[in-house]
Amino acid sequence: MHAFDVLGDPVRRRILELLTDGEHASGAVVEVIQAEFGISQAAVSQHLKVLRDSGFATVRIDGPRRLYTLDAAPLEEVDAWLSRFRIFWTHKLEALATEVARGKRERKD
Amino acid sequence: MHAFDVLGDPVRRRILELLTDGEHASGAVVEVIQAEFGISQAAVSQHLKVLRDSGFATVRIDGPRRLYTLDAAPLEEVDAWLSRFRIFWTHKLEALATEVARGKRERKD
DNA sequence: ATCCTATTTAAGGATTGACTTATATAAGCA
DNA sequence: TGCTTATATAAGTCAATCCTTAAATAGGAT
Repeated sequence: MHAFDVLGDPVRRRILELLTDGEHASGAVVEVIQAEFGISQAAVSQHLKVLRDSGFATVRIDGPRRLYTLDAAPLEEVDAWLSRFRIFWTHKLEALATEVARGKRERKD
Repeated sequence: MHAFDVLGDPVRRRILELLTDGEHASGAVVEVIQAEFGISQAAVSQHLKVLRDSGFATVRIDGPRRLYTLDAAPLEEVDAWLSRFRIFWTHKLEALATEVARGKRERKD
């Protein structure tokens, strides 16, 4: 599944936002998502699987719990793809500054 | 259709890339996409409709032609959403520099 | 051993998305 | 007017996605 497809789902975007706070147990994610979206625990688990399989999250086992951590690599790829468009909403000099600040990382498609 | 869903399709991403060169007639887009993806004219036209409806492109009529222009506003929204994650692949000071360069534009969800 | 908690996986149904072919619309030209 | 070109729209099919409920797996406690 392409990174953009993964981000196409609002539940998955929300989970990624949650993970910016650091490691979360599956159950903690389920609690928030159920409150906000009203879907089942199994549905949330399936979204977590998509995030794992597509590289957006890694899991650490802690007894019966699964602790999820954000892996930003696919997001960085998305950001890199976006970089070619940034010139359209940023003045050219500012865009250049942004690129410099980003350290001219490799931008692949 | 949410901006991320629009970007989920590789044909649409490619069309947006083409439009960074400036205005393109529908037919010009069709030529490139057909060569690269092997889909029908109607299919490309449907993708162009999605881009129109979701605000990624605007159309100007020129006789029998439809000239498409990129509208980067939805891409900027995507970029804004991504900004909260940028800290994960950028050193903090660089991230700050990027934000400053971006002119601290409003970042909505 | 058994039970409870935490979580994933399986199976199936409904919806949506991306394509196809066929047709419609409209401009420009003979 | 009638033909051709450029493009969009309609209708239908197929596959993928997201959900549900039910069952499986495994750790920890009684």
